[in-house]
Amino acid sequence: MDAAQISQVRRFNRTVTERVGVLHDHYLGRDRPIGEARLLWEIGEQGQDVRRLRERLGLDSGYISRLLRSLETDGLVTVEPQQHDRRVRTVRLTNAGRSERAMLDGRSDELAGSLLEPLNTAQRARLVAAMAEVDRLLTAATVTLDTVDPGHPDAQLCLRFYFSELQARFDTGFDPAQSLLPDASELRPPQGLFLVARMHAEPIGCAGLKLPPDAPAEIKRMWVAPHARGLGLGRRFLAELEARAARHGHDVLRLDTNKALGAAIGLYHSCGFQEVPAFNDEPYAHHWFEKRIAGPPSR
Amino acid sequence: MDAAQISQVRRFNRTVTERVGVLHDHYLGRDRPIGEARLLWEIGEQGQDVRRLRERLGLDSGYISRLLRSLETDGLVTVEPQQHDRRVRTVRLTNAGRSERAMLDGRSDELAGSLLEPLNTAQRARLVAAMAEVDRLLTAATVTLDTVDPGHPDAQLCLRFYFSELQARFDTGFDPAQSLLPDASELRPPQGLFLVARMHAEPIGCAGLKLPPDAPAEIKRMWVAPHARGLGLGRRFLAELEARAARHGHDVLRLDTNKALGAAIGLYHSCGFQEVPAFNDEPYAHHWFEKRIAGPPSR
DNA sequence: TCCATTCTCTGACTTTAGTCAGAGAATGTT
DNA sequence: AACATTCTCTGACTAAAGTCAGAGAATGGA
Repeated sequence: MDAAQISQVRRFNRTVTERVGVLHDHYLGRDRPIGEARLLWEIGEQGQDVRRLRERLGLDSGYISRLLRSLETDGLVTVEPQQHDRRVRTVRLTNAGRSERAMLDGRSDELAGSLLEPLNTAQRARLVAAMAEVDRLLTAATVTLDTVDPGHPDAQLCLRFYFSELQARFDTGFDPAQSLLPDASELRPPQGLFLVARMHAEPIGCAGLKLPPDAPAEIKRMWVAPHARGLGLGRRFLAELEARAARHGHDVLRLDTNKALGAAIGLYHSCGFQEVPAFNDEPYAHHWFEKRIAGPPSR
Repeated sequence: MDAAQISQVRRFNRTVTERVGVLHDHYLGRDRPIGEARLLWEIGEQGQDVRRLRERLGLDSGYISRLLRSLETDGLVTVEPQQHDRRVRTVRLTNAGRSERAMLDGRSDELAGSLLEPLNTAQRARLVAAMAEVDRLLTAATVTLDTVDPGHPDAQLCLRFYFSELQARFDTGFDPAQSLLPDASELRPPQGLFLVARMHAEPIGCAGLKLPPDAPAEIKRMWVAPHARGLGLGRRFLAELEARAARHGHDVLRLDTNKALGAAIGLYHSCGFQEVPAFNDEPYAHHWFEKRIAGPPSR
């Protein structure tokens, strides 16, 4: 990796942990330990199951329990068994807890303000823009692509969003019964595979790949959640699927798409796909693309 | 302050403390407490006085003393009285300490690498550029402008750099004896004032202001250290001097400059200075500027 | 020379942030 | 009904991080 890049990243880390990190603890930990403050924050307005809090904060169950006890004796939260499964307990903010959380919220604003405050208008605008960029890219870097069974709940969730988005965006609406939908078994080894993209363990996108023995590999059902767009995830899916197809001995990758999906069409072009004549009878397709890809590694 | 800006800054803070902060502690605190690791780092290759370490890290003297004792028994540092003042003690790394520090250095590189690693080439370049921008602007926000006596060591240091830079950049070189140099007393109340810009307590720039009773206020000896350029410091000096001049009842601010100082000339133009005929006989000046400024606050 | 100040250190604390091993209740599985 | 599993909690620890009050040595200034 480029040494100049590394050293710039290190300078950034240093500046930011000094300026932001220290202030963060100073502002947030003013009248209660930051552990408690973070927990109070993470509970949120609607309440949370203890189990989820533990996952999110990555803390020991004994430790969390003790923190909750302390918030409870301060009258900031109530802890009650969940209705459906009485082993799980749900934490909710009391009114006092809500106002304490609002105060933390205000502190966070203060902290943000204190970073901007010494700068002039032009500098503020540039700082905020650069922060947005750093934020986006660091977030993008935490996205994982995992191979899952198409029947997995996360896969099913993505597919439901995918279909409802097609329904909303196609001029004609979208009726799965009309479309050439691959059977789930076609996107499951050995006939294919299915990827789910996750950010902080939440599913945020999916893509399927058909790997027929005597025909080109084919991409199906690629979707990225609206709030995760602009992170280069589409491009990453394409690169990953291309590599997987090549590894399975395919040298052509293809896909079809609808004219309403302009951003996707642009993406295919910029990733080296060529438009070709229709290679199937998909009624919802207006464009068909193909790309020659490298064969499997030759050793 | 703009609410959208505040919330972007908050998102940034959150992402960065999660991604960078947590990794930072994880990488650095791998085999010794982060307090010790930070201290080891801060001692540096040349060693440091205990007093400075305390300032830099903002820790209690008892606590630092205990940390040093622990590093000392591990054979990583030696602590000895300073030559000139035997109350002060100086900490130096042993060879073992040096190699431990080098390992921390390697870890910092690893951490930086792990942030870039999941990204493609284009994304890396964008992330690094955005980080550089954030770094620069957050750093700029920590710069203070302090009024000092022109005889103060920090002022003198800046002036030496200033003169040697003029010597290097003017076609003709620069000989102070030829120039209309204000006497130090002219840049000291009540006849004037002298500002030093400091970053982390290090002087990084200066500017003088003459306030003659019956003539326009005049800016002299404005200089910014090369490594601190691009932080908007020149603009900040001008704004500050303008405010000070106005506060002392002046309504015109002027200055002269040499044609070799192109960036400065651009700055004067963009800050509302107008070029005017020569108002003095400064042999090194090619351009003279003037700006009408607001009088003192009228209440 | 005396006295105030500066600097570092030690001893005696506290708080925070955890870890680990089990207990006990509820639930799911056979 | 028996058994394994899941979930939260308590008790008993530990390590890190820090605070506070002075003691003692060195220095600077009157």
